[in-house]
Amino acid sequence: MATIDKALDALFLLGQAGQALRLADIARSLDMPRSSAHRILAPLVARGLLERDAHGRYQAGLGLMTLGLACARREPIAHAAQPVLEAAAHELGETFFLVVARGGRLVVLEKAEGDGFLRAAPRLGSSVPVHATAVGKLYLAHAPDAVELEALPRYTPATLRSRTALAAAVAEARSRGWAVNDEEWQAGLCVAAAPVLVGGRLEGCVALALVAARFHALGTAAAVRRVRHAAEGIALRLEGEKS
Amino acid sequence: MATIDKALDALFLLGQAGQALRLADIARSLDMPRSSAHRILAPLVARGLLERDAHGRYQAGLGLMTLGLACARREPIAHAAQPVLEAAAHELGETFFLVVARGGRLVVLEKAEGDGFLRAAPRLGSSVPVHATAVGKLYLAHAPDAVELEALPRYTPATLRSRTALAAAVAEARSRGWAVNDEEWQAGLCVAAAPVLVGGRLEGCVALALVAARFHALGTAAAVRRVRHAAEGIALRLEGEKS
DNA sequence: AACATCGTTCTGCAATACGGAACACCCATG
DNA sequence: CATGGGTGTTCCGTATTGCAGAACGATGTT
Repeated sequence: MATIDKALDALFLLGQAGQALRLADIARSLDMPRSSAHRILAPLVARGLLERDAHGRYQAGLGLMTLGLACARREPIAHAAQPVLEAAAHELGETFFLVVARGGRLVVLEKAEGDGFLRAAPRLGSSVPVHATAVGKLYLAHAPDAVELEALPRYTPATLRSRTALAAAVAEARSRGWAVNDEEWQAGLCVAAAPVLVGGRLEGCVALALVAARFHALGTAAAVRRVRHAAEGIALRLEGEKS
Repeated sequence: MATIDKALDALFLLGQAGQALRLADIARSLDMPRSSAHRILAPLVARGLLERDAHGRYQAGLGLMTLGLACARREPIAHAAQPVLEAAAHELGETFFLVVARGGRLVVLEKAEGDGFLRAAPRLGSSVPVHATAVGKLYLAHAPDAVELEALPRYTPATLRSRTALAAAVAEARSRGWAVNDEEWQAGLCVAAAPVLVGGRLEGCVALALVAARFHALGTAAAVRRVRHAAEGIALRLEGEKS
């Protein structure tokens, strides 16, 4: 089914380009003649997944957006989490978000941003590394098969780079029921995370992201209390929906 | 390019299904043998646009979500609007959102929800009617070619149903620089909207949605002042980015 | 003005998508 | 327990269809 793959190549190329591309550029990127690219792009434009601007260049269309959001709607945990995250973010004025494992990667599924001038603003649908985040440690502790852990690249001086150090942090996260990330991924960014457990299964994690200074001012205990409260609230709502 | 069309049929079917579907059901819906459906779905699953649950059923995957949100990222106006909407929503405690015209339809591109128990919660990527919304009137006033106006279905007793009444409302919106929707689309829902004008071009509209009672308690003047302020803030940020 | 590059259309050839048939499997019902 | 209808999956011969090169007009650059 090479034809569909070519079409998806084009979709991903334009989705990740972030700007409008010309036909010739697309053809070069996909390593095919212009005529083939033209033929492949036509049905994608006809269905609204791609659009053409005034210069005839191609870009992602909002058919893609509609499809993508239809997908998010279907996740019950996103539904359950949204008001909980919103309430928590409004109360503290900082950013809370929900991360789940899908396809071996950790994906930001829902978020509620705080109102500070300096605040974390993760992109919905973006993915975060496993070994350098609080959520990653929780997943390694509760559902290691759900995530793929390959190399351990160094993001900051605080990044855990050895399997043994990581295993210790994971064991600690498991026994405590929460995890933190103290500038291990991005300098200046601290995160506290708690698992959303439903019937013993890890359905996702709630994370609270703050600038390092505010995290230390707030204190680990207070941050952990808030993410655990939010995570438990989401778990309760999920259990309620099931019945 | 029938093959790509078949694949897109499957994508839209599963995107709009709202639940996981079995292979045989998909094959029936698309009117093709099971073997063909199986062959077409395989590359979509391999790329993460679709996923299979524990029972082997197909559902929308988060590759779709990633693609869709990558589309939203490409829109500079969504980027510019997000913090402005958030600030406005936080200040008033009501829902602000940004609507733009794409492909002849009015689409909700970004939003910031209020914290009231009863609040408007439009879905991102969903579209709203032209003739029965405040945003629609503004588009008819400033960029009538960007939207398609066909029939004028009646949604509520207040819906404008004649072209002349609509033309009068549009003229009023143009001269005033703002528009309202007083339960014309959904009973109990009032909206005030203001245009985001950059260099004289209409780039989108900011809308403030409230329950009717709160809208009248707040007053039209106050609501208009807030949406105009937000719209001007977004326009300023857009002009700043261009330089 | 000459040139290069672009987007688009056309066409013969070859690749490949098509759908029926066959298979193992699951769960209902008899 | 046996039977039956249903499922998801794989295989394969056929002919439909996608492929790439050439040619065209349009656009904008040196």
